[in-house]
Amino acid sequence: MNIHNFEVSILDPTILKNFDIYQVMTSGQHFRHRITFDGIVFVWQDGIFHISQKEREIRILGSKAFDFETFFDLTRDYGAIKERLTRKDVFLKEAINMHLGLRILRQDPFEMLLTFIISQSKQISQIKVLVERLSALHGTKIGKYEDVIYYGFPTPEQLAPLTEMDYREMKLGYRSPYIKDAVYKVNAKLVDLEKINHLSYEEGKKVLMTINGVGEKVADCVLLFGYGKFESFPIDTWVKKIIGKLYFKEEPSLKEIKEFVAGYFQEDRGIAQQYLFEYARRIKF
DNA sequence: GCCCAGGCACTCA
DNA sequence: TGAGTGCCTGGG
Repeated sequence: MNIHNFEVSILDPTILKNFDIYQVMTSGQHFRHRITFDGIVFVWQDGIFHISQKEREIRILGSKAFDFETFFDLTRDYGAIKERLTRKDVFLKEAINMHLGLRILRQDPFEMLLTFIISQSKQISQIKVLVERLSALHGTKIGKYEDVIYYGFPTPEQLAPLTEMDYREMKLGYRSPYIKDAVYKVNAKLVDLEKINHLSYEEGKKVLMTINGVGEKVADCVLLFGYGKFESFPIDTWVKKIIGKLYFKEEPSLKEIKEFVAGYFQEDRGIAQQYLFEYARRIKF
């Protein structure tokens, strides 16, 4: 596979200051990448991309044109966001200082939907295996690079014929009927993924939650990582634990957490969640 | 062998 | 409206 059809170097110091490719890709928002000796290889649409970072340069090579500015959310001012959040309290300041290069990726909504349905009660390493298997079996083969074959994530059309048993054979367990329902509703346009772009956060969430197996957490992840809706604040066990520890005396309910973060983090809550999530994982509450 | 993981749906009060 | 429990599977 020729990955020199697309080449770009990012040299802008303000972007470099707020961008660490390893922090971005390994923070539980991206599950289909391979870390090599000099960078990270991943699939975007039907292309293969190799990204490497040095102190004063980020270099991206790829097999096709790549809207990297959207994918890496480069037009958003992370410096300003970090400054606002750093002023809130010392915990957040510490969490941010440990992850100065963290960003929210903008990925494909359908891939995010299935990935986060699969993610429930699974560790990241297991999620990766399952998503990779699904892609290898039902996605389009893109090509070979450095002796590894890469596949695109399957489209709704490619998954349309699959039955619940097919998913169970892929070891997706009790999530199998959920995935089947998601694929069906997307194909039937009962859930119009394109349209959610133009809906508000609340409306989009309502639509996504009509899918079996999609609750608040999964819907929030899809809205954050697939649509860039920063009002979403996915509350998983890690975030629940650390918010309770840092900001409450007793273990708070989900409702209490939601009310608290809306008032406290305001428009920055999507990325605040990401800093706290990484912080919680790092210091192992 | 047992427990539980980056949830959700269903039941029951 | 909230608490309790089963669900697949694999790893510690």
